[in-house]
Amino acid sequence: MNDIKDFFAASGCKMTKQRKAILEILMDSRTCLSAEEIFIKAKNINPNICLTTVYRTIELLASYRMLNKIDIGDNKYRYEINSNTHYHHIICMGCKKMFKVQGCPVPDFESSIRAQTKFKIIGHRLEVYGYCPECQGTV
Amino acid sequence: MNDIKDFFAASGCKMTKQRKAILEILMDSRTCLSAEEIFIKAKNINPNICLTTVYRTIELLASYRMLNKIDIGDNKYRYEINSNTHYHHIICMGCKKMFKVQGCPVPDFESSIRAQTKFKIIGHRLEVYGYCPECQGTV
DNA sequence: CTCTATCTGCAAATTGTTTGCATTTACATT
DNA sequence: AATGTAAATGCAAACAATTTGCAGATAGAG
Repeated sequence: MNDIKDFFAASGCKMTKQRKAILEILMDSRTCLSAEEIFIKAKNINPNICLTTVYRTIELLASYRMLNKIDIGDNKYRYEINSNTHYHHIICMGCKKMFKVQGCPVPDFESSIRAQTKFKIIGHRLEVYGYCPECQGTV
Repeated sequence: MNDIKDFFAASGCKMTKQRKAILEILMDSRTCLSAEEIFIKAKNINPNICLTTVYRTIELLASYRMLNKIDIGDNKYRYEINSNTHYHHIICMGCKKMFKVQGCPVPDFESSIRAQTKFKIIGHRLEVYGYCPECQGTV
């Protein structure tokens, strides 16, 4: 909660009711949320918030690297707080549930990329797909 | 070219002018293409093709695992032929150009994922972000 | 308390993608 | 080669996610 106040103070952006609500929702959520889902939750806190504000706040938070934007291939993005612990998601192709997995193999790969491309590497995105234990029988 | 005929024969789908054009375009393209870009190229071959057909053909080809669907975070997908060689992309955050990089660190990671989640792993998506040599100075 | 830049809500515009339906076409069969 | 039919196409319209323009509201510095 003080995190939230601190973030806005540090960023120089105004801490409005709407922004506070959205950031709270994202911080409290164990799963990642679509803009629509954030909007619905935010309405419980502040009934006349609008979707536009959700999108604008997402963009704001993302510009401060507070959020990760996640794509699972269904034409809409989902968002989650960019915690400092690094992890990736595994997504069930049956029921579409996502789970975090700890660890990351990418750093070991980066020197190879640098050698191949001379890029300055900033980050990466990795998602793994498969079937969760419950869906393995049914598909 | 015979690849194309063979693919349609094997799949049992009809080989129409439109589908042939789209598959040719994807096979000849060194970069991945959005639906719109495929559509524009396809018009040069068959002027009265429509976007709907492009989308439907993309979906068809993807269902036969002929295509990879790529998301670079700008609200639209891009597609490329799923060659049997496995690689990933590095994307320049400056000029948005993409390059292939050979190799993949994910298989080494899979046993850890299996241990954590009991998932049956089918595939993965990995993109690396950074700045290309030309953009490193300018940003 | 006041002032002003910043932020919000609303409605409408955009953009990417999908769907319904009448017409056309590929191609198996004669 | 001609025919019949399921499958594919084009068009227009529907959808869904996201973005934009603008007038009014608000946070927070002074």
